[in-house]
Amino acid sequence: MRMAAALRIADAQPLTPLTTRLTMAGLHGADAAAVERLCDHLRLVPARQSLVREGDAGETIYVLLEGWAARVKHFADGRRQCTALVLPGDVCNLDALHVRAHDYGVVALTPCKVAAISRQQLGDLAAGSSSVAAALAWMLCIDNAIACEWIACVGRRSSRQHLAHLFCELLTRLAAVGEGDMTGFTMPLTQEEIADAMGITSVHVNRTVQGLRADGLISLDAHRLRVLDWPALQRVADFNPGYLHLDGIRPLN
Amino acid sequence: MRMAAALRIADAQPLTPLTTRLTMAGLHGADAAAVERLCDHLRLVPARQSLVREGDAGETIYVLLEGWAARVKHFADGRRQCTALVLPGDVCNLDALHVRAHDYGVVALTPCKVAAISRQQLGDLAAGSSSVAAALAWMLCIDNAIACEWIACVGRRSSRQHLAHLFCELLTRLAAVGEGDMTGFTMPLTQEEIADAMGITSVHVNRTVQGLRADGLISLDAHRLRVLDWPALQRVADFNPGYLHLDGIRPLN
DNA sequence: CGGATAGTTGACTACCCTCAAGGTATGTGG
DNA sequence: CCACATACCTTGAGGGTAGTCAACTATCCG
Repeated sequence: MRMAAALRIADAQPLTPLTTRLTMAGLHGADAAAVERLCDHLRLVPARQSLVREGDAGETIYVLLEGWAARVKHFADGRRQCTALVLPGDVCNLDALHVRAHDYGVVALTPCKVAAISRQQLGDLAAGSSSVAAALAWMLCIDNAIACEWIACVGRRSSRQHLAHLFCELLTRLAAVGEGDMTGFTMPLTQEEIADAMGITSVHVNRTVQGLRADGLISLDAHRLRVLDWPALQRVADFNPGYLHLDGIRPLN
Repeated sequence: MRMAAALRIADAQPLTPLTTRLTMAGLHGADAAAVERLCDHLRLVPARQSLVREGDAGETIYVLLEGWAARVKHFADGRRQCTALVLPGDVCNLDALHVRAHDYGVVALTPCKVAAISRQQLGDLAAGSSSVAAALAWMLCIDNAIACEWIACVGRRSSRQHLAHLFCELLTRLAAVGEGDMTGFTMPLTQEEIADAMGITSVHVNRTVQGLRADGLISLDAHRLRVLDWPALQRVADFNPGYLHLDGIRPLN
């Protein structure tokens, strides 16, 4: 397993997905620049490596710039549940600012490029700028909204509806940060990882994928998900993108 | 159905559950007093009345002082999923500060006493005081942590484990704000409401309750839940209270 | 006392799990 | 280039948890 590598900012691609999210969060000019300036310490994280361990009280906050990660909870019997998928532009562990110990782990699902931000520095920035504080709170709200939608998915949707909903969510979130378009996206997750996210078994994920395939809604091959009938997929999933709050932060007045 | 009534602050009980939460959130003295001063407009809300409707973009933020409420999502086919139980001291719709439209509704499950706060005033207060902003962000983190634990409950725990976990969570949260002790609490939820929270049917809740009863873990009668064997209940539930972050907000330095 | 709401029980069904085996793709070393 | 290992996907058979439908009971309140 390769070790995580530190990079200088000069090696970095532009922070585009992060910039997109900051703009949605209402940050422009000096405030946005101040946040991006904190992202000068980049790390490459190999797949399967964990960024945050359950019970940790880290001094570092990670912003995902490239790749996919997941927030995961482990059980005594070895099973696990993914509680969130972290996509480019998302913050992996924003609650480290306010909470003494994480109740989840964060694992890289693919090789990832992350910006490692000092908790202290980000906290100071938020304390000094109410727009930055509001932007971070907005991101917390979205994490929470997605988590609540997932509760509804696991609780009340059939596996078919749930899987369709997951694909709809991923397509929409990825398109919002410029990764993939409405025809599909690169799908790095194994069926086992999808199963961890959906709270079902990988065997059942497989059968469910095949159901969607058979009905001509999607194709899924070679880590590429193609949406063949977007309206029908949304209909099956009962997908309403409102909870993603893509309309950006609500201004105070 | 009785109409909601406005009360003067003079009619109010002390804001004890809210004060407890504010203290945990690191607010003392002037900051805490400033928040409590915003809570001068009280409303009595009858059971079943909704405080917030899905899709609303309210100008009011409600702090629950007495009674129980729930955040709820509705489906096209009429079923519903409760995504959070709101207990005394909790804020019903804190994300109204940052988000243009709620993706959930809030319903009073019992007669409730709430403080109705102007979004503008709370936002101004948070913009002017970084401790207030941090306290609100801390509350968002806890909402999120609970939601993620619920995902794990619905996704990976059996109904028996899940129900035990729900009882453990409620006991712990209520005890933290001075409602009930470790022997039990007043349980106003119907089995149908428990079912909406757990993502199962009320028939199955009934059978599951009886399972826990038969094993001598709990008794549940006349809206009183008694925990007969707290260690065993925690063991069944695989309950670890860490996610509730009862150790309070993490200081910045 | 009567009506409504909530809780209980039974019979049957269906979705998803478990266990197991086989298939396919990719990478590695001889 | 082939043998082999590994990881992932696919398929089948059988079982268990939870859903559905329906009836009945208990409790609360006017």
